[in-house]
Amino acid sequence: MIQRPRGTRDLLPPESRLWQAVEQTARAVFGAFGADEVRTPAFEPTELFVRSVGETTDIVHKEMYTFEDRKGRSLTLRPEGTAGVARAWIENRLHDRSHPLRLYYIGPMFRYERMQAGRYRQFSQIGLELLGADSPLADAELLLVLHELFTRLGFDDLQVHLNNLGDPEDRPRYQQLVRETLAASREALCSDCQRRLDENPLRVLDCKVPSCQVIVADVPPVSTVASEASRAHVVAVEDQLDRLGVPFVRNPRLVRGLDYYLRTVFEVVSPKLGTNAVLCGGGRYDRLISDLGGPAVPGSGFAIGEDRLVDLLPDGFKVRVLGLRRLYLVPLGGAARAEALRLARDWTRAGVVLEVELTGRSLKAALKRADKEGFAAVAILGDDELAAGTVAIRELATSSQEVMSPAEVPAWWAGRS
RNA sequence: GUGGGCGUAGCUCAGCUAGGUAGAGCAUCGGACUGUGGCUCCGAUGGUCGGGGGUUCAAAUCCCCUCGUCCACCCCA
Repeated sequence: MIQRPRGTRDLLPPESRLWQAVEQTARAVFGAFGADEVRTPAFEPTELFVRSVGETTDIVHKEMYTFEDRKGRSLTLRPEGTAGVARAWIENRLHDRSHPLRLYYIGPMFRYERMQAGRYRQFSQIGLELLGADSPLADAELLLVLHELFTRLGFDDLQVHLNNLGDPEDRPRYQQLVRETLAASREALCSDCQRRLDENPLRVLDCKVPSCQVIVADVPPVSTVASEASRAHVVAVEDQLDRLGVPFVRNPRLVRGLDYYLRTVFEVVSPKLGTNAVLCGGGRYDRLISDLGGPAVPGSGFAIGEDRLVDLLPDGFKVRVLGLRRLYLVPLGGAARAEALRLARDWTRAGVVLEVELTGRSLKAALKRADKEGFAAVAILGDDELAAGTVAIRELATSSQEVMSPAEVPAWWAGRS
């Protein structure tokens, strides 16, 4: 038997309906705030990700799906969405359009990783990028849109973590500060953190080992060395969130895994998942497009992990999506079967959601199935009804049954919905 | 990349310790009730015991390899 590749999955009904509903909701919310969809390739030149995401990051280091095409060009399945959008901005000269531009994308990303709960090698992200605005209002708008989306999906227990990473010029100083602060207690850190201290000191800050967290508590927050401008920027974002009533918590130890972030960074985490609790990550990346050879365009954005989002969807939302009222049209006998699709066409045109029984089941078996599949009602079309030009409609929940003409069914259905 | 758990029917699992004819529940389909569901009873369908190799008269069971899956680490969505 041929099996799907490791780390991928098949989305089957009825769960696929949840994905559709989530995406529909995201499109509606994003669109209401002036965003339009952008679709970029699922693979790009490898160099794009090396230069944007950062050479020292784990993503580039060990998680990329990289291959050569027949002409020897190195291509990589996109591990995240922002780089492709930035590339498209430059290549299509979007700078020449009036901006800012709000672009969203929904699609698969790929990272070569060991499987774990809430983590897949092909996973879907819903991302929004706001390009061409350096105002704190832009960051606040993104957080607001996120909050609106999550609220509409029924989440009420998510936490937004916010931090200021400072400007790129501040980073060497801060790394130095971290090293100096922790030099004395180096031996007490976990082995990973000792390595991180050399390679990427910022990462020590969000280590999950309890003993490390105690030690790291002594490290001053980034804001102590962050530029005055970056501090003012993030404070302005926070003020705006307060004004909007969008809750958040300052997390001075929040570090993101991509090199291009500066100033505002944030994560949305769920208290329900232990390890892979991050549902969404984002931040500001004012240097990304110029670093890739484009004009100096400020940008800010986020990406939601759709797989995790769907996994954690509140029951209320699920019930609403999966509880669709459907009618089961059951023809009995050859003459009735010949009529079934014609009725189905007329009724669906009038707004009925139905399913035609095609297998020739007995009425008993059909009712049994209707009960199991959660149909709201069954339309019975047998010889008696056919002769009388009627159809019998049976409601499953109440066991009440009435006979009516086929033309009356849509109105009856609408009245019961 | 590192460390551990688990692979037997569509699903959840028993059987493995002491090798000897592959089982149960649920699900599916049908019947009892020949055009009226949920409960009950009866029956049927369904398995290369993840795959390969080895030991043995004989392997789901013991040994080796491999693949898959789950959990944790790393890191991230």
